[in-house]
Amino acid sequence: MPKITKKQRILETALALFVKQGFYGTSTALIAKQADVATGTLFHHFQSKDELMNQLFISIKQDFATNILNNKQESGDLKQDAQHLWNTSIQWAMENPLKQAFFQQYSLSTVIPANIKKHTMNSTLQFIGDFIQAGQEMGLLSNHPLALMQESCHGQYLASTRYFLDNPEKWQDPTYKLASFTLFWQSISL
Amino acid sequence: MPKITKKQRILETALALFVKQGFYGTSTALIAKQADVATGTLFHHFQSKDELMNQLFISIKQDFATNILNNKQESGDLKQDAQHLWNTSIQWAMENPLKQAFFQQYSLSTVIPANIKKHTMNSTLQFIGDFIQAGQEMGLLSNHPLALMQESCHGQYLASTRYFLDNPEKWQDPTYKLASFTLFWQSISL
DNA sequence: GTCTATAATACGATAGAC
DNA sequence: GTCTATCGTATTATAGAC
Repeated sequence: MPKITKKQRILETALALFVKQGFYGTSTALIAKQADVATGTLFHHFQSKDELMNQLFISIKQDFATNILNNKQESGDLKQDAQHLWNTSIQWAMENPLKQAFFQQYSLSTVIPANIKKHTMNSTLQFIGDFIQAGQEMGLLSNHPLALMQESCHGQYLASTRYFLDNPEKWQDPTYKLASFTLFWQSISL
Repeated sequence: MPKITKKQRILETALALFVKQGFYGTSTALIAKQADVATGTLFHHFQSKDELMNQLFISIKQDFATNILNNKQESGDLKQDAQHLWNTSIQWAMENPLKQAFFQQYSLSTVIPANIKKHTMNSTLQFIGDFIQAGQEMGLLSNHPLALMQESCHGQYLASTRYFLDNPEKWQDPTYKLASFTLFWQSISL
């Protein structure tokens, strides 16, 4: 039975407030109040407000990565695997709208220290990169420069989740679901 | 002969600092100091720090739109027109790296009021939308839902500019230049 | 671990002279 | 329009009891 600690409550509350009001628009006092803890408690668990932000960022990225790994399927058919990966990734975003919104908002901002951004971003991009390289070696994907293709794929994922989070009912519509994958797949396939 | 007013200096300084340190990480005192004006002068030209931010956001978006309009070419060949548009758009970003970085950072953040974001975003998306619709009617572009295609195209533009701004020398390489367009064009073309 | 103060300070914005 | 000086406030973080 999972016990919800005060530390977890602080993290969840901070997530919601940072997404809604921004990092600097959210005081530590408000986070503490909304999480029903004292400010002293907040600073007991996190050395500083920045530290809280960083832990949040890292934990969300890990959550996403774990989810992808747990749902991995390898059929041998590259396109089918890509489609499964694409749907799994967007599905996670739909089930974790706050986390996805948080990432959209802060992965490019100056609030997160550059070294942390770089580290988490690299793990995502490497994952995409491995997939693309495999496809290129099979002769199924375009031979554009890898780094450019990685950025493009990631950008398309971000764009699709932006759209579906703004229009959640469309994610239930097979036409839209397939269209989002097709836009992605056509761009990289030969 | 263009006279550089103090107001302009404040805007330019604020742009550089907001990109480098973020909005809340940049005090009005620092903007004033770096622009060689007094804080009183800053608040004479801008009602508040927020107002300064908003004017900056709007003026940058207008600058981009004007540039696109001034470089418009219609050859009758849709793909060729698309390529010209694509190159012109990225070229602007390469010539205005601070403005492009500013837009990447703040168009999704909570710092800019939602109504301003919506207004400027709509003008961009409508522009893309008109183009896609024309192509669909000609039977040259995929018939995916328009809103999804708009978001996808915009996302690919943002991804490409992120890549080329991080690797400016690659924009001079015809292979990379063409690859970025091809990734975009293949995703939407039939 | 958790709480209630409160210290220390940085910041946006104004007043008023020139 | 521009400046200097300053006010009021909001905010992070700490101290110390429980």
